Amino acid sequence: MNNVICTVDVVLLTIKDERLSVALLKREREPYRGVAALPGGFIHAEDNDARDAALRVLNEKTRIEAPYLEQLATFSGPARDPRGWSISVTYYALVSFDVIERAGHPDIKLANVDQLTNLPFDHRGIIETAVARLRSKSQYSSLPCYLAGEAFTLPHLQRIYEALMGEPLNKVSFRRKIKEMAMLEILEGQFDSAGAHRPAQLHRLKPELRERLTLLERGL
Amino acid sequence: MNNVICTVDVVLLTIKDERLSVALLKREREPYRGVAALPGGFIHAEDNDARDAALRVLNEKTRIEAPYLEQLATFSGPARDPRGWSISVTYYALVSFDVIERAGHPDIKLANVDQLTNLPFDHRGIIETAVARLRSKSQYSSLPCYLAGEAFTLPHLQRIYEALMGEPLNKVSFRRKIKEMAMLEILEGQFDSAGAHRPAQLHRLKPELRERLTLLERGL
DNA sequence: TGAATAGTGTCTTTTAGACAATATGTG
DNA sequence: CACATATTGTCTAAAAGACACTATTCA
Repeated sequence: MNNVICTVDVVLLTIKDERLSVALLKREREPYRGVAALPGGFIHAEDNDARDAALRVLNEKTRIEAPYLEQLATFSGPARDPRGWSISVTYYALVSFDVIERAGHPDIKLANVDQLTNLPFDHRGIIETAVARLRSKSQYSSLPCYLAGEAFTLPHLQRIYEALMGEPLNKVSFRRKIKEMAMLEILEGQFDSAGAHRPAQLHRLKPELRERLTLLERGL
Repeated sequence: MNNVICTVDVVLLTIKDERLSVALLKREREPYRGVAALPGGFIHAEDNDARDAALRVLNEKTRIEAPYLEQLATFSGPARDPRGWSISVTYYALVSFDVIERAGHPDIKLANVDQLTNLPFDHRGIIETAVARLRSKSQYSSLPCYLAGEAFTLPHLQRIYEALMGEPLNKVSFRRKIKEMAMLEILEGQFDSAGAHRPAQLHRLKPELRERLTLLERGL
């Protein structure tokens, strides 16, 4: 078939106020002009592949560069886009909240993924797929680290895991598992001194794992 | 961009002689006419979505109907197909060996996935991705059951899991886990009586789980 | 009856979780 | 010092694995 509409959409996720949230942007064009939707756009002949298109589109619309980005799934069919038979290769990206703040784009809205209002196209289903994938992978991988920013404490990371899993985790077990994954390194002498209590050690992802997940034999 | 070549490819996997194997077909058309490759084809305007296209293409080329079929990933770029910028939405299908035998198509060749020879397009990478996905999911799900056919014994299922994981499994633990997943039902009074030894009880997937995976809290 | 594999009971080892003690900041 | 949270030690409980015993068939 000729003339399939080929697009990419990006589910940009972050943790805001200990809640998993998705970035929505007001659409600048028809269809659904002015409606909040996932950042997306057409694949161009100049793109090296759909992943490059997703990175380009995300950067054009949010100014965010080089986030953790992983292919989610491809959604297709004659009815999902009013313009005709379409394919959307979707990706999900994980960033810390301050990356979104620093981008400072006025039209980005963050919506709690558990309280989504109506969305155009099949974007609601795409977001639900992304959230399910993230929550599933969080059970046995280092994936949530990409939501934590450059430097973070173990208590902070545990709150992120808990927000994703939806339940409190045992502190001792959590730390045993993080140690087992061997994905973090201590930022010697750097602590997070916020509050009238003992400061927490700052950590970061080992640089060689910036783009690669670490997996657990058994989940958290 | 207009004129993206939109195709589907199917990685049809089975267990032959306790080895994971992929079905390859001789291509009937250019490019790579006569070369063994994954069954694939163009998406048609009449298809309801890419999944329907994959089921249609698989049935047209192998006469196999309604296998377990799951989206794998989408491969894209200007160079993977000599005809131009292309997208392939890929799926993997799992069937028992006798489903392939019964289809009786003369041009299907089964190749051990650990000893792949040269393949056209990026089919080698697609197969490797499918195998990695299957092996990963086998650690904590009922996925391998779809390789076992209609009725099977627990020792047979264990050999399938072992072929996928590449290591022997503890019999007691394996059975505990299968029981925990609660995905099988006993075929009362039906046994596999092959060999000079105690016959093994036949089981089948619970009918309501024909298309849905069961997951384990902790892996095998 | 002996060989071969199926299926189960039980003890040991490993892993996860509960609980609490110690550590180190601020006001 | 009182208080709050970080970090660690240790005991208990749960899960996984090793091993062996019983079951059932055919030759």
